[in-house]
Amino acid sequence: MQSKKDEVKKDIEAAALQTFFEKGFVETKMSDIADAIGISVGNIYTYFKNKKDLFYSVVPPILVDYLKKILVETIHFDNQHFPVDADSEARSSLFQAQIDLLATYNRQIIIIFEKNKGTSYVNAKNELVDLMVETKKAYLTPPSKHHELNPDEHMAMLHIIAHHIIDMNLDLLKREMSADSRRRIFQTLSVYQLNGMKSLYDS
Amino acid sequence: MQSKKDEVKKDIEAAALQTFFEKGFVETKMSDIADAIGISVGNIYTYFKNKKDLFYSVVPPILVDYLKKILVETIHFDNQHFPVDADSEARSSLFQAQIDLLATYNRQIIIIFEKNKGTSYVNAKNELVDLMVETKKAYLTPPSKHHELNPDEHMAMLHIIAHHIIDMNLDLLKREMSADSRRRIFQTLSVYQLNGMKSLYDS
Amino acid sequence: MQSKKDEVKKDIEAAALQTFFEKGFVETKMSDIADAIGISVGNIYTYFKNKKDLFYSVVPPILVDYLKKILVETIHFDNQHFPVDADSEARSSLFQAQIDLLATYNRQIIIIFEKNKGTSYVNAKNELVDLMVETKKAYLTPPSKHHELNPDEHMAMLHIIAHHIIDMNLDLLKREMSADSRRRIFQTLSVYQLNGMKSLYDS
Amino acid sequence: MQSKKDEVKKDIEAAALQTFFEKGFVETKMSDIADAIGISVGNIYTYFKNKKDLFYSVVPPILVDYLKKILVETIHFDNQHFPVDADSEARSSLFQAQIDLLATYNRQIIIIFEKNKGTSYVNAKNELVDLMVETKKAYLTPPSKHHELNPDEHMAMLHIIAHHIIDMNLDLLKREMSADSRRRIFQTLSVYQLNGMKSLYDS
DNA sequence: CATGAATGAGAGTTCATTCAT
DNA sequence: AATGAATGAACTCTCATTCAT
Repeated sequence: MQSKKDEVKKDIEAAALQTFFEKGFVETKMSDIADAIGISVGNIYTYFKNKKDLFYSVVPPILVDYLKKILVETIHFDNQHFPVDADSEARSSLFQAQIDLLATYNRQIIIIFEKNKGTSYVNAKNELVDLMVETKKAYLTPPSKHHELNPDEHMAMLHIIAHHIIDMNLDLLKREMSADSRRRIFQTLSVYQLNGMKSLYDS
Repeated sequence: MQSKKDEVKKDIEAAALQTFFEKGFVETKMSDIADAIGISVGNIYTYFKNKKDLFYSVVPPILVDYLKKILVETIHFDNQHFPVDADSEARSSLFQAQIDLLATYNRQIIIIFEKNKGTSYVNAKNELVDLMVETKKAYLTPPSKHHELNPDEHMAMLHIIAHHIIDMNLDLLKREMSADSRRRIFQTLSVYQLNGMKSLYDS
Repeated sequence: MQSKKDEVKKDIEAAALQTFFEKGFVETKMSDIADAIGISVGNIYTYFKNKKDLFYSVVPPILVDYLKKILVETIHFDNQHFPVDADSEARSSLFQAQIDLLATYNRQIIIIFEKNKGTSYVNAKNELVDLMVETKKAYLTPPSKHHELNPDEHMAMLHIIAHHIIDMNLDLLKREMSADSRRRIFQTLSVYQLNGMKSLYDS
Repeated sequence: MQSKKDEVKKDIEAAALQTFFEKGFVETKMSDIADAIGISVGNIYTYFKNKKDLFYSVVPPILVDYLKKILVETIHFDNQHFPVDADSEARSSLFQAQIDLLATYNRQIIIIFEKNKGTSYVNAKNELVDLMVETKKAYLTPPSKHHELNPDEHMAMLHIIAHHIIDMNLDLLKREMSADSRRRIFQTLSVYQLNGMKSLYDS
């Protein structure tokens, strides 16, 4: 029965995704997954070579590359359409597509960036932050004098802001809501972020 | 020698704090702590009933209450001294004291909010966020019409921003730097946050 | 179709024989056998009760009895046609028949004597050696004095040589070669063995 | 208590050596070793990193190098003191030292050559045979014509004989006996082997 | 008080065997 | 008769906790 077999595999993947999302890789026991769908632990090994195989089947590395790609795209877009207008039609339709796609893989993305202990994704968030700072830096004038940050402090601040722009969007992905709601909140948060930045770099 | 005994206990607590900070509760092995100060694993049990007892001695629940208290204070202060001026002397001296105190307990705070797997603090960050939103809400006018967020979406957005303000400050605590640097960056981030908020709620 | 059914059984037996020969009993997995002939693992259990049942169907205990019988025959022959002449026509034609027969069951024989872990044949080689020594002893004069072996040592030596004669022939069976080659090498090894023995027992 | 600790480690090593000797690496369960000396399985891991670490502590790779070295020495000696006299004083005293040393490590040697499944020693015997044939070949005239072996058959025969000269000596090591007995039997077996060879290569 | 060897529960994984289809 | 998914026991290894010394 092919359909039956495929169904169990899908069940395992679904339970694994959910459990990895809730507990992370290390804290997830094979028995957690098996119990969730009422099969024996051993039977998981009928479908997946081992725990890592199951994990990477459910949270594939290619997602990281994709996320990096759209992050860079977004930064370039925002800076090439200066002055920033978070409500513009073009920006809106570009990001609508992206946020929808991210929402599809929201649990995988959370796993990659926040539940990554014991996996190859441990440094994924830092790498994304570094890439973000690197990409953004080209567009930044030095911060206004009156904040009196030295270069090291300036870099640290940029990393913190980058980190948390990413985290805000991760947080948005984490929450259950309609695609429309997510898009609207995403737009609003963009306004928050862009105006926060503007206040630091405008004279 | 009571002093000798106390010293060993202090050593254990210091090593435990550092290791819980680096690895979190679950990933920290009793042998990691013992090795760090050159005593036997068993001897830890002379001073602490078990791993959890040691953990809560070093990261006491009362810290959470204290953190909640100063958060609420800060919000009230900011809103009672409207219009917001992040650079005001009064604000500055209030927060200077607070950020210094937070810095003293930075590792405990990180543990409570970010390395809390397996402990009773798993929900600490969410509780803090809820409190922050609850406190702030009283001061907020509905967001400008053109963002078109319904009440649920508005609440979600507030939670995300609250989350993100907390995370930014945690991130600042996490980094090694001088007290002065930390204060300056803290000020700058406040400007970012306050102007971000202003752009959402000012007409 | 009885013939169809029998054919599958024969296929299983053939694959099992080959795999037991290559890996031994313990290391052979039921799936190795099933995969080799493209049937399901479960189907093996249609024809055989379990792994041991399959094993003993393919490597039957009666073979051991047969091997013991021809060993004894050979020894008697050699000693009744004294002085030994390894090249004699009579010896040659007797052993030609035997070596050919052994070659037919070469894999079973190797399994019985060398891949017997986990089976009832663990002691088969020792039993054969004992029988060989027992049979041969009747024909032996005490070894020449100048070797100065006491009776226990003499017995140990006989066991070792018996072991070794058996092993040499097993080794010959193990190697892929033509029946003619095998016969010629068998003859040559006989010369080696008989002259080795003669040098110990001739004055 | 250092002495107590060392004793347990020695007990584990002794039990491991004996069990590896009896069952081989793969078939030996950690619980076999633990049960043999009445400790828990987990406690073995106090002294050894894992099963392989324990194995190679007890059967070190350096033994193989040593065995190869003395094999080559022996062959060269025998052939440089032609015509062979197995009873010569020089040969006797040379080999007396060697066989005594081999006897000390008899179980390790058996493990290396006969109980090596799952270890890095799987090919040890074949390598030793190859080395032996290679070393010996230089001293050999072609076998007498009347045996009518072609070169391939000749090589196969040499390998078989080499294999079983090694096996004879392994067999001798396997048996419990006094050092004197072992030496005497070793001498006698040498006579057997050397005269067997002589009968093949002398005209 | 201090030690660290010892324990035992539980993790991931393998595989002979069963059984619903 | 044939399938192969499913099971469960057994394996290696880890680590919080205990306890004799």
